[in-house]
Amino acid sequence: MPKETPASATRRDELLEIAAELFAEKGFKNTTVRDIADAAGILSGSLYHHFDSKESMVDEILQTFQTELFAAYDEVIASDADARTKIERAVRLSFEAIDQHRYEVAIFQNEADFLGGFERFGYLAERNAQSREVWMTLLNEGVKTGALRKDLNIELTYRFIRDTVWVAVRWYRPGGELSHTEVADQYLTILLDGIAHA
Amino acid sequence: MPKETPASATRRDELLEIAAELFAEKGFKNTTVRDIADAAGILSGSLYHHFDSKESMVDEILQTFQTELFAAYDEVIASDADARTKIERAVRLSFEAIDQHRYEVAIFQNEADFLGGFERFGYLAERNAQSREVWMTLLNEGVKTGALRKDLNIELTYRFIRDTVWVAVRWYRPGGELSHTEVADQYLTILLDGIAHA
DNA sequence: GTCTATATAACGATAGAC
DNA sequence: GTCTATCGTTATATAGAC
Repeated sequence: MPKETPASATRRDELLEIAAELFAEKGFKNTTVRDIADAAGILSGSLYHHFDSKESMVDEILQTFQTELFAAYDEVIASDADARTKIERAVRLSFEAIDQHRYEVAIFQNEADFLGGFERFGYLAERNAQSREVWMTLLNEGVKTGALRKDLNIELTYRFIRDTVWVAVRWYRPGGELSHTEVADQYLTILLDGIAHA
Repeated sequence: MPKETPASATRRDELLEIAAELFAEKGFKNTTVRDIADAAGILSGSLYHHFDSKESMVDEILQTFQTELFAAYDEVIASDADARTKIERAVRLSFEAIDQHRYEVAIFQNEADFLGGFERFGYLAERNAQSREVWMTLLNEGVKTGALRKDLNIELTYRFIRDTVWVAVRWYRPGGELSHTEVADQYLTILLDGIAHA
């Protein structure tokens, strides 16, 4: 039995989705509780029937998203595919997340540095370290098995990939010219083979 | 003769540098005028002897930086080097800017989307379009002359490069393990030749 | 679950003394 | 160029009626 009745859970989710869109587009600090309430068609005070604070809203948004995302990563690294395939899957997974959870990704990208400074959001740094572990393992395995070049600076390559895939949330729009799959194809081509003429 | 005496210009610059660091590290909205004044060792009201508003501070920071940056870009594209060399120089220029003006770069990266929505900061969008023109020209020339692969999606490649070079401001620190020149070397290697084993 | 009404704090900014 | 003192506004959040 869920903690909340389906009706209230639905309303909560609606409000969280509205808040997420505003946080993603205007920033957490630039979004007032009045903005959220206005967009939801209620008054600001009414929000506090559902949530403790504005902070707890962004907290719930980020936690829900990250739990889902890292479960997906775990599946990829647990598979018995070769290193290059795993890298490709992990990259595609990120673009899929941008497609399906762009508000959450944008909030994480834009606010993690600032929010991470507070105790309450300490899990953001932990998730960050966890993500680094996943990628460093994949890249080291790739170099060892010969799938990747031996002269790579792995640490830098990790940052390059991490930054490259997530920053796409700034311009990618679902329903646009390119699907998230096509964007992932193009990115993987550049990442793996470069832009220079062979 | 300069508009301001050397002494006041120096104090202005000091205050702007202090503000820039705070804006870059905590965000514009998260930084209060009291934060800036505290860091400068004065009271918040005293800031208004030097500046009209908090907004005008970030305005001056961004404008000064962008004027300098685009002058440097102009030099690169005006040179008679080949496409690949120009691309390499433009990339190196960006990492140099991150090294020497990281606060300004960070502010632009983090706040441009939000600030750009206000009339006063309309020049941010113009500069963005200007930057796009520079890169699209370079990339198209690169494909035409055979320096770059013909199957590249130029628009996507432009975004890839733009995002990749600037996002490094999130982790690069002057005086760290790698110099900005070395980071640029590594990035160019990945960008041009990819990470896959040849 | 939402509204009315309001408490409380923080913020940007101003006026005038020094 | 900075300080004292404070104004006016906006923000988050609360209490109780409906």
